[in-house]
Amino acid sequence: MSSSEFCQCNIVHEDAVNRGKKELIEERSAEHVAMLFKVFGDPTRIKILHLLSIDEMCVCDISTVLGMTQSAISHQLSSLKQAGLVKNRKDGKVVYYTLDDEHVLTILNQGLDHITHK
Amino acid sequence: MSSSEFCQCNIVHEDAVNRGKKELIEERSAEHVAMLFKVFGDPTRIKILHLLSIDEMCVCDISTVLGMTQSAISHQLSSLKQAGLVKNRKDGKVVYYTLDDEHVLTILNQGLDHITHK
DNA sequence: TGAATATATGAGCAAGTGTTCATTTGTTAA
DNA sequence: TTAACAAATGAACACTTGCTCATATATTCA
Repeated sequence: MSSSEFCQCNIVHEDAVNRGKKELIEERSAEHVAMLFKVFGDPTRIKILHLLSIDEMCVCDISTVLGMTQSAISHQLSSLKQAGLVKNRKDGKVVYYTLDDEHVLTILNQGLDHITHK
Repeated sequence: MSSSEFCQCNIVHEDAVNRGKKELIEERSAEHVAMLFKVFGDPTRIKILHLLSIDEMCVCDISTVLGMTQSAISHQLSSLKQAGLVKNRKDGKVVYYTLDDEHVLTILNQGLDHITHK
C-alpha cells in the first residue's frame, strides 16, 4: 500500500481516505468560511460586535467605550463591513454602525456559549 | 460635552456610551472567544475539522487526503487540540483524531450556513 | 537490543495582521 | 468659500502565523 508524496506512512486507511477525498469540502468554501471566522478572531472586533448587538453606535462612541483611537476602530469597522458583518448609515458627519443581520449575533453567541460551557 | 483621550470628537452619545460601558464584554472573555474563532480562521484547519466530522482519522490519512505534509498537519492538529476542538486516541504508533464534541460541528456549520446564505 | 516508522516538535522564514501616525475625504455651518 | 470636524485611508512597524526542514519521541517487531 502507500504512499503519497506528502506522507511516508505505510498505514493509510484506504476507505477513510477515499471517503474523505470524496466528501472533502471545496477549497473555495474552506477559504471563505475561514475568512469569515478570521474576522471574529480578534478581541477588538469581538468587542465591537458585542457593542453593536446592544445598540447602534457611531465610530466615536465605540472608540470612547473601548478606549481606543478613532483610527483603530475605523480600520476594524472597515474589516467588519467588508466581511458583511456590519452595515452603516450616515447622518451628516456621523456614521452609525449596526450588525448586518441576526446571523452575526448567532455566531458570536455560539462562540460565547462554547467558552462558558467548557 | 466630550471628550476622551482617544477620540477628538465632540459628538459623543452619552447614553449609548454609558450603556456600552456598562454592558461591555469582559476583556478576558473577548480574548477567549477571539482565540476560539481564530482557530476556525484557517482553511487548512477548516478542512481538517470537516474531515473529522465525517470520520475518525489518523494523521497520515489527513495529510494524504489534503495533500499536505505530515508535519504541517501535525502542527495544525496540535493547535486544534490545544483549543479543545479535537481529541485523540493512540493505537500503537497511530494516533486517531476526532472532533471533541458536537458543539464544534455546530459552530462550523453555522459558518458554512452563513456563507452559503449570503 | 536495534531497525523501522507514525507522530510530535523546534527553529527559521515569508506572508499576514493590528495598531499608530499623518493625511485625506466628505459634510456642516459660519 | 472657508473653518471645523467625524470618519476613512495609506504607509510603516512590531508582532503573529503557517509552512518547511531537520530532528526527537514513542511504539512495534525482528
